[in-house]
Amino acid sequence: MSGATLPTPAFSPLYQQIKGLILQSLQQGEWRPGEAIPSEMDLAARFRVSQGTVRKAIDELAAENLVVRRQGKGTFVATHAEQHVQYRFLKLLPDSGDVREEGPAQRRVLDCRRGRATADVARALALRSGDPVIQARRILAFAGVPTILEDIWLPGHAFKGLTAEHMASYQGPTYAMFELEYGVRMVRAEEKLRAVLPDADQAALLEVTTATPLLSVERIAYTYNDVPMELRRGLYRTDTHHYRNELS
Amino acid sequence: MSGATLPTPAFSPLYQQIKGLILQSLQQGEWRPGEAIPSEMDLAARFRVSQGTVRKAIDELAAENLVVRRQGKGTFVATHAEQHVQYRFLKLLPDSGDVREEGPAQRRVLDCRRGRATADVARALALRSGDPVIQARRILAFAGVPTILEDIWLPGHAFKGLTAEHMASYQGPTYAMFELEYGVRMVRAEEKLRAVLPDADQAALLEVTTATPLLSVERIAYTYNDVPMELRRGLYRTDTHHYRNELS
DNA sequence: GAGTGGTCTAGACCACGCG
DNA sequence: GCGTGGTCTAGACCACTCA
Repeated sequence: MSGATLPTPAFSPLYQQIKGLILQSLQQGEWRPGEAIPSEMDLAARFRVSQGTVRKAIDELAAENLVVRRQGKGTFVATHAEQHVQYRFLKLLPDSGDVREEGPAQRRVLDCRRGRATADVARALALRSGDPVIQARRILAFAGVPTILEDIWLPGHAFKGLTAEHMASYQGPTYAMFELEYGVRMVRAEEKLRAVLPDADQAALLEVTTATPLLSVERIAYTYNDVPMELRRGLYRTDTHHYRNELS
Repeated sequence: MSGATLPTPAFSPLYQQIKGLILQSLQQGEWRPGEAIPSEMDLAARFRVSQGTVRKAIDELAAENLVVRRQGKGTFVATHAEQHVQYRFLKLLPDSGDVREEGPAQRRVLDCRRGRATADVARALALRSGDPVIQARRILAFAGVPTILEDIWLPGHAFKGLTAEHMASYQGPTYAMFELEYGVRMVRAEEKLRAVLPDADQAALLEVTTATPLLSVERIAYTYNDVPMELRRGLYRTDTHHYRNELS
C-alpha cells in the first residue's frame, strides 16, 4: 500500500488476522476445551467481517485440529478427552488392526519426581540447564503384556504439584488430564523414531531380553505458539504391534 | 434426487462432484504431471458452475497433494519429479537435520526380476497368489554409508519391461520414473514400522552386524482410487539417521 | 421452527508472474 | 497490462440437531 521499499510488506489476509484473534481467545481460555465457541455469525459481528471470512479462519483451525465443527450444533474447542479417537498422538496399533480387541491400556506409574533439566532435556523443552522439571516413568500394557515404556519430562513451572498419584488415578489420556488440571493443551507434536536395543532395566520392565529390538520414539509435544511443553521418550515393543503412518 | 428409500440418500455437494470429474481427468491423463490444468474460470465454464465451486474442489485436491497451486501462474498436476521436496515419501533424515550436508543418495540396484506373487505380496497389492510381479532390491547410501536396503514389489501388468538398468539409470526419485515411463502416479502411501534385527544377508549389505537393530518400514503406495501399486519393504539404519514424523 | 454449520452464487478487488 | 490464483462480501438456500 504505502509503496515502502521493505523486502517483506508483511501482507496478511483478513481471515488470517481473524484466525489469530480466535487463536488468542483459545489460548487465553475464553472457551474451555469441549465447549462450543460462538457461532460464525456471532464471530462475524464481533470482528466486523463477513461470515465467509470467519468461516475461512475456522476452516484452518479445524484443519489443524484446534477446533471441531459439528453441523447443526456448532464449533467446539478440541480436547484430548472424550474425543472419538482416544490417544490422538499414539500411532501404535495391534497387528490385528482392531483396537477394540485388546481393550484399553493398563497403566502403571513407576516414578514421578521433581528434578533439574539436563542439557538435552533443557534443549528439547526450551529451558535452561538446571531449570526445574518433573520426570515420570510409566508402563502401558495391552491385554496384560507390557508394551510401552515411557519417560516423560515436563517443565516444572507449568505442572506444579504433579504427583505419581495424579498420573495413576486419572482415567483416560494423560493429555486430557493436562488440560483439566493444568490448563495445558497439547496441540501438535514431533516424533523421531529409531530402532534400538534396551538396557537391562528397560528390558526387564518390558519383559523382553536385551537382544530384542525396540522402537524408540522421542516425542516433543507443543502447546499454542509452538511452545514445547513435554518431552517423552518411549520404547515400543513391535512384536505384536506396529507404528502406523500415512503419507500423502 | 430420485427420492429413493435408501438408508443413505448419498447426498453429494456439487463441489465434490466437480472434484470427482477433475480427478477423473487427472487419472485419464488429460493433463500430464507437471503441466497446468485449466484455469478456475475455464473449469467453471466447462462444468457450468461458479468459480467458487471449482475453487473448493481444487482446494481439496491441493490439500491431498494431487495438484499444486501457484499464484499468478496456475494450478499444476503434482509430480514426484522436480518437486521442491525430493523423495516426498521418504521420512528418514540425517540426525544433523541438514539434508544438503549429505547430498543426494547413491543408489545401487542389486536385483530386478520377474516373478510370481506370494500370498502376502498378493494381499498387499490386491492381486491373486501367483500373479506376475516384478521384484527389485536396491541399496541407498548417504555419504558413502549404506543406509537403506529396499525390496520392492510391483504388479507385473502395470510395469511390463522394467529392468535393473531402467531403475539404475534414471536420475531422481523412482516414483518420478514410474510417472514418466509407465504413467503410474503414486498418490499416497501407508507405512507400518517395526524394530527388527537383520538376517545375515541384510546385515552384510548394510555393513552392520546381525545384532544391530534396524527400522523396518513396510510401505504400500497407492495410485488413484486407492489402488495399491507398490509394496516396499525397507530396512533403515538409524545410527546416523532417524525417521521423522509430525503429529497434529 | 429456530439456530447451526455447509453449499452455492455473483461480483469486486488484490497480489503475483510474466511478457 | 493481462491472466492467474487469492481474498472478501452479501445473500440465498440446504442439511442437520434439538427442543
